[in-house]
Amino acid sequence: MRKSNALELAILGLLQASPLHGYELRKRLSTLLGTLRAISFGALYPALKSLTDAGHIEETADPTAAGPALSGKRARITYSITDDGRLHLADLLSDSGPETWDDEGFGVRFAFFGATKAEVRRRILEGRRSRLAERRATLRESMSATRERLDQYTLALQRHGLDGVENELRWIDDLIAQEDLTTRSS
Amino acid sequence: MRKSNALELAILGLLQASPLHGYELRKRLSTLLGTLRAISFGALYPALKSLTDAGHIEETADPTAAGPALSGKRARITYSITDDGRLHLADLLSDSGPETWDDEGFGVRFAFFGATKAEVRRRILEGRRSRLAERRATLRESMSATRERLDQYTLALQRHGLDGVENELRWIDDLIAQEDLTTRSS
DNA sequence: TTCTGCTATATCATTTTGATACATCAAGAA
DNA sequence: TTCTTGATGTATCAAAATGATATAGCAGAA
Repeated sequence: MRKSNALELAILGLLQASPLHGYELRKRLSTLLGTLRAISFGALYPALKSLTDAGHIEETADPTAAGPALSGKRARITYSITDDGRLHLADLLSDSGPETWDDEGFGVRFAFFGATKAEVRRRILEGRRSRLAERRATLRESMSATRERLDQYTLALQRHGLDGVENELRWIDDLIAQEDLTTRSS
Repeated sequence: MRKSNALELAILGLLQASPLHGYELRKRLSTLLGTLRAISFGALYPALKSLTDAGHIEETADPTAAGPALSGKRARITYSITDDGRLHLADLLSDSGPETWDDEGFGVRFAFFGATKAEVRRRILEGRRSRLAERRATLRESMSATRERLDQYTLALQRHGLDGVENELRWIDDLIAQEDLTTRSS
């Protein structure tokens, strides 16, 4: 399948902490990833539906609806993770393939590092590092190759892009160093 | 129309420098923006088609095909900007609305600052700055609001996101300062 | 009171992606 | 020599995501 399981993972990971309804889920999704833009409802609801069909999550009654009369108001649909979903989540969290390193998947994957085994965390961080190092090399090469025919603004843009990559590389290196310390001391 | 004119601008901007065929256009597009991922052919070719239909660009004979016999080989299609396209490009480059500040459009817009009037550059940079400042505020707020119930990794992720935004803000501030110097000295 | 904006679910046309197909060519391995 | 790999090059398509919009209750402000 071509479908990215990043969203799937994010939903299962959030629901594992507590049941949520779609709107709240989207808000959490947005803040969870920091800078990444909010996911659209047109992506969220189909994802929820497919997860429900697969049996990983289930719709439950709205807990806040217990008290008031709820006169005509459209009921909130609260989603909970199922046992099957928990198993699937564990599967996703034990994965450390290339799809966990790239831009698309790394953020979400990292957000749930707290529920990820140390060795898996390690492999993912290493993968991310090599991916970034690769990109840095490409960027440097393309910059020195085209330096002459580029104006100052294009150059500044590429320089800024390179800075961003180098910055993330330092971040990853710090994280790896910290992982080393934690692993050794435990 | 909902269609983003960022790609349109990028194509016209590149073709304004020299005629190119699709494949080469895509490569330039990728390096031009630094870190942003390459655009897909499924987006590029329809865009070229729509620009051709609109009369902004035109297909010309492949200049490299002049010499060899070109036996059966699929001909490269070289695109050139038309006079009409140059007018349209000038229009796009004089624009400084919100669509030029956001993540989607800013990179491409900045890449062609060399062909943009100083006052327009200024407005775009200011817009970008306020957009980033806004995001920084949102991020800070959401971080302090959820600090308690977040584990170290989620926190680290958000912190990293905030760092990225702050970094870009400094970059923009530097650029604005430089614009001030250039404008005054000229 | 009306208006704005937030909560909340849902759908849809349009766009974009990622994959794939097809074809040529150069370089290097077998 | 032949064979395979990888780059160049145009093109299309199913699946997925976006951004807009519809619907509707509610709260607070003007």
